[in-house]
Amino acid sequence: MRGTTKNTPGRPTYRHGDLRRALLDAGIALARRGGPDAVVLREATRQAGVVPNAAYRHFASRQELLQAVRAAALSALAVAMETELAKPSAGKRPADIARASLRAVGIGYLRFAQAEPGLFHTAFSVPDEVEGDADPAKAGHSGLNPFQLLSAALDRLVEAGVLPPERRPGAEYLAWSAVHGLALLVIDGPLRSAAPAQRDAIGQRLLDMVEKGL
Amino acid sequence: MRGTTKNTPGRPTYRHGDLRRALLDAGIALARRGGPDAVVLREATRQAGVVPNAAYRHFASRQELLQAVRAAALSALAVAMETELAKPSAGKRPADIARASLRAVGIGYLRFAQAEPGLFHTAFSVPDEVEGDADPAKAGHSGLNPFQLLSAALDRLVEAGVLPPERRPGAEYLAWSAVHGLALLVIDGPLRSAAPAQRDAIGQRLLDMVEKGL
DNA sequence: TGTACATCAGTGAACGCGCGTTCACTGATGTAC
DNA sequence: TGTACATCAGTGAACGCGCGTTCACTGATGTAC
Repeated sequence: MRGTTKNTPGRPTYRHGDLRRALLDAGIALARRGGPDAVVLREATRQAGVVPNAAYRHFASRQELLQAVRAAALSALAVAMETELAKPSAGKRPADIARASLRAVGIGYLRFAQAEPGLFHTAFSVPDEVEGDADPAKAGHSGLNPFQLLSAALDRLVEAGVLPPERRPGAEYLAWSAVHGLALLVIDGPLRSAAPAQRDAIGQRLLDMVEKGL
Repeated sequence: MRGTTKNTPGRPTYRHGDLRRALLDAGIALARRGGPDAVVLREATRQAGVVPNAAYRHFASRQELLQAVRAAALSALAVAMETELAKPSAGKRPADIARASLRAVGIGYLRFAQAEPGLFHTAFSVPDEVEGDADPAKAGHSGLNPFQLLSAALDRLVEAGVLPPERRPGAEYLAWSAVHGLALLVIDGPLRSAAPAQRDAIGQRLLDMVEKGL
């Protein structure tokens, strides 16, 4: 929104102002309802009030737009996890705090999946090769991405003496598997029709299982 | 293959013989490489050597063909699980046998996901409302579907006194979550590029976690 | 402060593609007599 | 065993759709003088 001249109706300037942002926002909206396949380049330009090929000034292809949407989804997931982490935990002993961190990470993950199934699917649609990267577009406020948040929680568990160091390597994948699987059963699978209270209960039981079984 | 008369080249009779079967087989082949979205009606008819609309004699819509493919995928998964169940287990004590059953179910599930990722995705693409049904098209040789095989293994665990009865309800979803999540991490996710041996190792650790944590 | 000009964001039109699905048809098959 | 006939599996042609992407363009903007 800069100068004002005679222009296309509904748009303050001849130029859009921030079409890239508008296309990305439209892409995110499409992903929210509909998942990755719903991120359709032409539809994004329609929502931005622009001709289809205008998108190519900002994204080299549909795939590139989808990648940007996906990065935003990962970032939103990281924020959801951080939100749970920020809640004060009950116990004050280091072991309790560490345990609470791991649970918070899991709860944040599950909450996000249920609240935003379309974004959740999008986040895991075209997977990363490397999870250790630090692309800020995929990170939460802390600068850590979801995988790194989980890793940090597990590290804290070791430091607090709850998790034996020899079990630490690869533990990410065990915890992640359990929570990721439940997320999918809840949003796509047989638990789709379960009541929210029942979902929460089974989520807590799953986290008990992880805590005990790790 | 019944009578022989002058006919379309490459086809023994004017009628196809068993076009429904041929379309289903083509659909399964498409699903194997490519997952559910690759089950394209026109492509299936091409593979069957038939004009596109001929499919409508046997399936009311593309969706119905996909459902049939999905049922076949679930059945194949059940068979894979049964194959692991049939292997003789080491210990002879009832508790060991019961534990081995649960592991076999999990191993079968993970093996199938890795061996047939396309079918695995297809099996869970348009989820069932009811898992308790007994549609033989979705079942293995025993007549049980994957969910029922898991339930039976958990029942055996209770009977053998390994799992306290009060923890039995809902245990399916805990075990399933863990194994399902790992299956996806392995075929789509960060463990995609892990060596087979590493995958097996993490699968075993995951099953340890489930056994201990249930 | 005023003018000439290069830039490049968005336009307009068009492309080829493959899809699912509908229609009226034809001719081999199996059945009734 | 032979003939007339109804069935219905597969044909041929066509539809409308929406997609991603390419092309040559135009005109508002910011910059250099």
